[in-house]
Amino acid sequence: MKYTPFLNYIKNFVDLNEKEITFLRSYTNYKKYFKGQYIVKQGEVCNHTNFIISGCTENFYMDQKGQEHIVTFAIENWWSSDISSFITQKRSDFNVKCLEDTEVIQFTCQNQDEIFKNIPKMETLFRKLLEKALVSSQKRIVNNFSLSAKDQYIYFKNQYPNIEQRVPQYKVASYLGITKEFLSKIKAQLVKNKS
Amino acid sequence: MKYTPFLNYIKNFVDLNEKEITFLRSYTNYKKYFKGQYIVKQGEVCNHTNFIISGCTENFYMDQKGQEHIVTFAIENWWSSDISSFITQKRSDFNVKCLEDTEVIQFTCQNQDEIFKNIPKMETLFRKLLEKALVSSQKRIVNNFSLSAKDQYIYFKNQYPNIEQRVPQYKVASYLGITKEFLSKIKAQLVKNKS
DNA sequence: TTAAAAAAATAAACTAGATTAACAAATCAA
DNA sequence: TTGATTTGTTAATCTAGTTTATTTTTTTAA
Repeated sequence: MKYTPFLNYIKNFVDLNEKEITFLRSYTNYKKYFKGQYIVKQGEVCNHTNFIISGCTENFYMDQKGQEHIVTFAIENWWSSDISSFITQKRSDFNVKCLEDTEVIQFTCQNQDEIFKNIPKMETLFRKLLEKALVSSQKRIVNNFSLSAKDQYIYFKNQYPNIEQRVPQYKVASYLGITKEFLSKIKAQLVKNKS
Repeated sequence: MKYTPFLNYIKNFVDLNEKEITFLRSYTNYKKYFKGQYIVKQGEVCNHTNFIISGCTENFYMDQKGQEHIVTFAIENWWSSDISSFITQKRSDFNVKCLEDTEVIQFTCQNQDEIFKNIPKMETLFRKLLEKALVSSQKRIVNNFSLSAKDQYIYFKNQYPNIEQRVPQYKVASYLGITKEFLSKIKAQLVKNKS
């Protein structure tokens, strides 16, 4: 069933009994988006936290000059939302867009609170997820400061080996904060040095 | 008493009864560090989360070339630790050092878990703090990508108006990921354009 | 199966910010 | 109250990464 990958994922962190699982299912819902569809649009409030069952999303924003900057990618077993908009319930600064057909389990804001109230283990799970997310976000800042673009690209490839094949190269460049032209140059360099 | 600022801070988020406060106090402890002292050292395990009652700390790391990069500053009513080392209990990649005499309330790893078990409201508080921290970390990544060094400096001044006066300028430059010379240039420019 | 659109590569000119070096001010320790 | 250390400035030169422009390759849709 649709929920299976999600329940398996949760099992990695906490054990839920039948009653809790039933509760969790009744307070979340399954949804399918198609390639190109927006889960969240810049300027609108982000109403859901999404757990990705299958597919791939990008989280990006458009700056004043009309340039897109990709903040994160997300694939199966990851979470995807604009957490800032979700927690404050204010307009989002980001877009979340599907790069493939994408199936998700959605938590609304109110339901998430209900879930936490009724299944404290779920709040523990979310706390731990947030800790991890914060660590990797800080790691990214650190890399940004201390690695050259080339080394950041290499780090990205090691860290997220599955993503590069699934998204166009210019989006990887955007994620790295460099131009597609420069990434192209870096790749040419890497190929040359290998042979 | 020493704990007052900490209890006041908590009151902004959740209400604790007398029993809970007593519990919280018995599972945390007060400590004073002096200017220049390290709270955490790169290579050692970070055993505490620290709530700052007074003072100022920097969280930085040394890269392969021996260069220091400041990741965050923290002052009164902020938290300071190497969260990555704290949650994994592995060697820290960062140093936390006092830029002023600094008083903190400390949570050890085990005690934090005990506190969460006995006062679920405290876990909610930490979840919310982590959400906020993640948002501001992501915001920093975004700024890094879309703002010039000058605009990042202006953003920093607005966001953290109290910090610039308390730390040397070259540390602000390090936080911004630019050289002290370039920050000096930026400041000269800003002064000129104002007049 | 083909034409149109999207993605990637290449290269020359350019710029934000780094590096180096020398000097000036401010702070601190005795 | 002075000299030593820490912090900040200025300026010339240099470089990693951008911009702009053109061409090639790949993907997509009908």
